[in-house]
Amino acid sequence: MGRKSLKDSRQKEIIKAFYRLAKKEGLENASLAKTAALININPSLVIHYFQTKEHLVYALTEYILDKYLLIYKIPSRNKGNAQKNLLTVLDNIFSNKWNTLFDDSVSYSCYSLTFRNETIKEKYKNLLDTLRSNLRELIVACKEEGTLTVKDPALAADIIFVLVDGAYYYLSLVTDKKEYSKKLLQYKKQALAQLNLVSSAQAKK
Amino acid sequence: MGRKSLKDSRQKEIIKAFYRLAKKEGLENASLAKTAALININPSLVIHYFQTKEHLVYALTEYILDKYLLIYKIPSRNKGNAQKNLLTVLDNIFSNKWNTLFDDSVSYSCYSLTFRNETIKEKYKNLLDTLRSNLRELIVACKEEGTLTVKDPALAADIIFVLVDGAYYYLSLVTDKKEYSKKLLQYKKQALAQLNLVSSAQAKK
DNA sequence: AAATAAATTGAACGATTATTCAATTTATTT
DNA sequence: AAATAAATTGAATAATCGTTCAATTTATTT
Repeated sequence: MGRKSLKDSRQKEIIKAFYRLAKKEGLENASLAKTAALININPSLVIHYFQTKEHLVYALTEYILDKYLLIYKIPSRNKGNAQKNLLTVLDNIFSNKWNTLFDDSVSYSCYSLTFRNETIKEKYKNLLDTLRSNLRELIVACKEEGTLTVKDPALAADIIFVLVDGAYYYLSLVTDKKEYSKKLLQYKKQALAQLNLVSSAQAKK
Repeated sequence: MGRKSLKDSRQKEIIKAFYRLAKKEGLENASLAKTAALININPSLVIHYFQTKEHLVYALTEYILDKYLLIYKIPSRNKGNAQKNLLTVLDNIFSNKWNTLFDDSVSYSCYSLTFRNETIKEKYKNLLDTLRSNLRELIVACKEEGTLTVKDPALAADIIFVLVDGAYYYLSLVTDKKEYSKKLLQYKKQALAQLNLVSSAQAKK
């Protein structure tokens, strides 16, 4: 008896507010009081649901990292053979649509916490490994399908994400839209080269 | 007349203390008071030399970024032809000796500030472009020397630093020393491939 | 020794921080 | 309607924050 729990929905609401705040003012300036004010609740309520700020930061990290996995979500109507799926994922990764995911100040702030916080470090390591593992499996599927020749799929997947992370590290500093697009295309081409593929623009020639 | 200025030396002393503190406790927990305590001076003195905390953070950013340029410092006794110099620089970049530069929590924290601070953003953009430009010149020198065949030196330099940044982004999360070394070597090999070179381990076969 | 200017201190400021605890409100059950 | 349990509030806590300003100490010049 008693009231039914609002825990899950309230927690998510708080995490989202915390994220919005961190994105706007920086994680280092995102406080519990400001977060509460943003959704018109009492600061005590935040503590009620997360006990400490540390736990809220953990939840924020998970919230952010989960979003990265969306690059593997392919609408069922777009699903084709393995190679098409792989190319769709690469399009996701190197599209302007997704850059808002990668060039995210909050993510870099959370990442910087990994150097002093083992829990967050593990979360990041897990995500990065999962991203690589998923891509590797896509590559393997292509090999089995016979539409791709890659010697070492795990290595190729690893290198591609190294390129992705390094690419957005630089691109986040590029303000000129034309330069941004040009560079993004160059980096994508490099990623495709890892799979012995050429970009569609290149293929047309 | 009056006392001679201690400005330069004192400022550097404060910046170093601020850096040490930020490295130990995180930039978000590095305060002026703690910095002052670390070198036994009054917090007011920090303000005296930097006016605001913001200016101290700017100075910290410059302090950090300047260190990255050290990868181009080649002891004169080690200087050889252009190709040897290039290889020395690449050894610098991909050596365990230098990883302490790249996997640096403070640097990622400062980097995350670029999303909301134009001044810091420019500093980072300038450094990243300088790093690329310096490498490009080294490559060009090799071309002129005839010891290297690279179609687009600027592109190659860009891709190499994309690899470097992405590499250390992942490597910073790797605790296992053997895996760290193995991955580092793989990434270096990729960088060398951009220059149509093979790693020495590869070449021996 | 007097003058000068920079270095340095120390006290105080208001603001904000994360967290506590008890009290109260609200929704759901018996 | 009474019982129950979770949701929510509000006040208070001690600590720390960046910054200010006036007073003092220290070193160098005339």
